[in-house]
Amino acid sequence: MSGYDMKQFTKEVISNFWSESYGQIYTNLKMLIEEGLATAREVEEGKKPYKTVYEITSQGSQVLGEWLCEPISTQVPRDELSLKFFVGPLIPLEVSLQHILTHKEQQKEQLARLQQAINRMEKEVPDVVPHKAYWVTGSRLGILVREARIKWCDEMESLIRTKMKQ
Amino acid sequence: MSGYDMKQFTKEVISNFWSESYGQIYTNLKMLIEEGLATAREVEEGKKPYKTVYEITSQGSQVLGEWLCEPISTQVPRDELSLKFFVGPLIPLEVSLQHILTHKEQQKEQLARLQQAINRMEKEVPDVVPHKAYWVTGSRLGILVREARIKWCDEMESLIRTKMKQ
DNA sequence: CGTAGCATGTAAGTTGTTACATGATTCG
DNA sequence: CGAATCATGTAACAACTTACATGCTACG
Repeated sequence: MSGYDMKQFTKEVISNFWSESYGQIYTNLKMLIEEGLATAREVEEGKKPYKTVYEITSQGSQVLGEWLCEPISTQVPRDELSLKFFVGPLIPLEVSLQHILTHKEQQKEQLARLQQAINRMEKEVPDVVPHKAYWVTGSRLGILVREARIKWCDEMESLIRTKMKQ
Repeated sequence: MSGYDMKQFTKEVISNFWSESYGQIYTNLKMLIEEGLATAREVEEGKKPYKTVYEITSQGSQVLGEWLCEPISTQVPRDELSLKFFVGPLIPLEVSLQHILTHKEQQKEQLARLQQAINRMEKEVPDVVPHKAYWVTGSRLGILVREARIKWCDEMESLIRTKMKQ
């Protein structure tokens, strides 16, 4: 894959749970090569401009394998939506409602796109592909979490509407 | 509140959805004072060592109010667990299982602590406190999301156990 | 011929963590 | 008296984003 391809990949395939910027990708690729964990190769296809295709080395595979087996590092919790609602009464009710409705819309859109992606995958990827079950089940996490957030938005919405009537 | 108090606060009260390091807290407090959004006051209580108590200024309140009304900034998705499982077949099944079981345990612990915190809040905070409904409903997001993740772990667990038998 | 997409990269800036340094008090 | 907790702060580093710079090709 080229650096550009990697960016496309995060955008199209794993945007559900991951993202990277060009800055991050090209900088780290350079580091990986210095450390001997990857190699670069210039490729020309027909009239297209040249492309630098990166490949993992056997040493890189080993390091990757080790990392994959390491326990998952716990990420610092940082949910701006929750934070803003913790100080709820400081925000006008109409604004609170708008925040919730916007968030719900976003989650619904993401949910729909994810669902579509899974449908496409189930149709197009043959069952024999060993990754398939992981891809499908893995995507389920995104679905379940988004459903949970939508449910919360509904609860929050009725709380706010009740307050508005008072 | 003092800087130290703020750290304790994130740890004890809002750790469910937020966290800050001392580095961040003291550095930003300094900036807020330079910008006139907060003031510092040295306080001595009995024999205790001195404490610097910070207070928001009216200008600070205004800026805070504006920020609270701004739309929630979308955070970059970065879920290491999902990432590791996307490349599932590269990990030995026993290790995958261990990852899942560990994550499930962590989520269950967090869920239990959150539930306790809510129970305590419902008993101890009088209903007339305007923040109360927001605190309780706000905490629900943490509960729903953790429940979703636990459910996913169960699904993943049975997928892995099925594969192990093959 | 201009716009969108393909393709690579860097520099500056922001944000945040970790580790360290310091010193007082409280409690078993 | 030693460990935990209260309390403040900084320096080094790590991670990451954004904006910019460049130039090619495909297509309407």
